[in-house]
Amino acid sequence: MADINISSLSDRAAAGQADQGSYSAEPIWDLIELLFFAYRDFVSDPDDVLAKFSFGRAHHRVLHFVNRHPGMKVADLLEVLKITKQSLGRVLKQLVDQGYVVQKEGENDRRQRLLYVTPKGEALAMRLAGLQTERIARALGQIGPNAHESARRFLVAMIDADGRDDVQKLIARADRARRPRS
Amino acid sequence: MADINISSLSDRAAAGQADQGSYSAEPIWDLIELLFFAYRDFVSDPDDVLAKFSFGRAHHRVLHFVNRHPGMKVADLLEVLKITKQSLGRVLKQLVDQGYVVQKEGENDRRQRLLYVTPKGEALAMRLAGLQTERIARALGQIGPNAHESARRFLVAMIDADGRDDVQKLIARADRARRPRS
DNA sequence: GAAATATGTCAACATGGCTGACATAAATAT
DNA sequence: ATATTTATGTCAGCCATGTTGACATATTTC
Repeated sequence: MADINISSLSDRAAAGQADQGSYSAEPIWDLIELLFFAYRDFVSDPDDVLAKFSFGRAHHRVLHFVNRHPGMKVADLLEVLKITKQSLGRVLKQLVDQGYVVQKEGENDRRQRLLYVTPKGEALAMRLAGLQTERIARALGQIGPNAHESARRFLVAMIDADGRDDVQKLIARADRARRPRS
Repeated sequence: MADINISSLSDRAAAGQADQGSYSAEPIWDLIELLFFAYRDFVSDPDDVLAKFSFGRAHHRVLHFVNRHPGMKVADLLEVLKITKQSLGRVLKQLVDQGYVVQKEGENDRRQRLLYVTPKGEALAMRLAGLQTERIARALGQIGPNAHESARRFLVAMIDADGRDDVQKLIARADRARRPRS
């Protein structure tokens, strides 16, 4: 970042906000770039930990959703991640072989391999979620009182209209799936 | 998404919000997952267009920042993208060879290769930014009046504290760099 | 003139996407 | 009861994009 002069950001941001509703001639540069930078940093904390386990982001995603969704079907995971079964197979196999995830035969349908985290898997998943939670909590803490709710609404609205309901159901369902206590 | 029952999301979200400030025992699941889904969809529109040009996300990022930052140094781009010069070199070469980006010798320092988009490059960059802007504008439109500002503040706060100022300066500077008119 | 800097390039490797083809077991339909 | 569909797994290979390490060249700075 070389010869960069400071200038007031807020007035430009305000102008951008005014733009946005009326005519969309000008791209919403600030949010486009902030999404890039925010997401980059958001995934960087887990990445560092995962590297010590010789795991990557792909493992993280699988571990995360299996942890959140005990008993998830392989097919569900494929749909959530929107990747092919071959791509999933590669990382899932490693997670199973190394004892982070187990697969159990479905009771109703014995073709299914329902996915569960082991205690070891849960520990790692929770550690990674903890890192991301720290970042989010720090961010929310720097903003007003209903920061969580407004961030949530923005992110939900950014999701494809088709998938939006499914995602919200997924989140709601997972909240009940974990936490049988309390 | 198979056998998923609906349940009220809002009460869980509210509970999550209450958690967050006081004790951070429980991960902020909803925002963790929403960031994943929102970002996934956010980059998917450009991806589709880029595929027609045989370009990928890496090209998009380079094109985006060069478009936003006419005259950017290669070193600056490396710092922004946080990738190695070899990775950058590969995609940059393609963009230059195919006439989307040009490199000009620095006037003060003739070792530098300052980066500029061609008209062709600008057209593509703006088209991609337009897609992302549509999504953002749609999202902001579904929320309250100061949605833009609160989204901006959330995303800024999510960035690493060290890089935060640089990012904001980068955005502010770019806003002035493009738009010499008006 | 020597050293540092900005950039480029070659080679090799890792990760995690992808397609296509094929295999197996279990459920479902005819 | 057999045929088909479904859920999952697996082999083989390709592609995009990240990495490291080594080295080359031009230019600026000390």
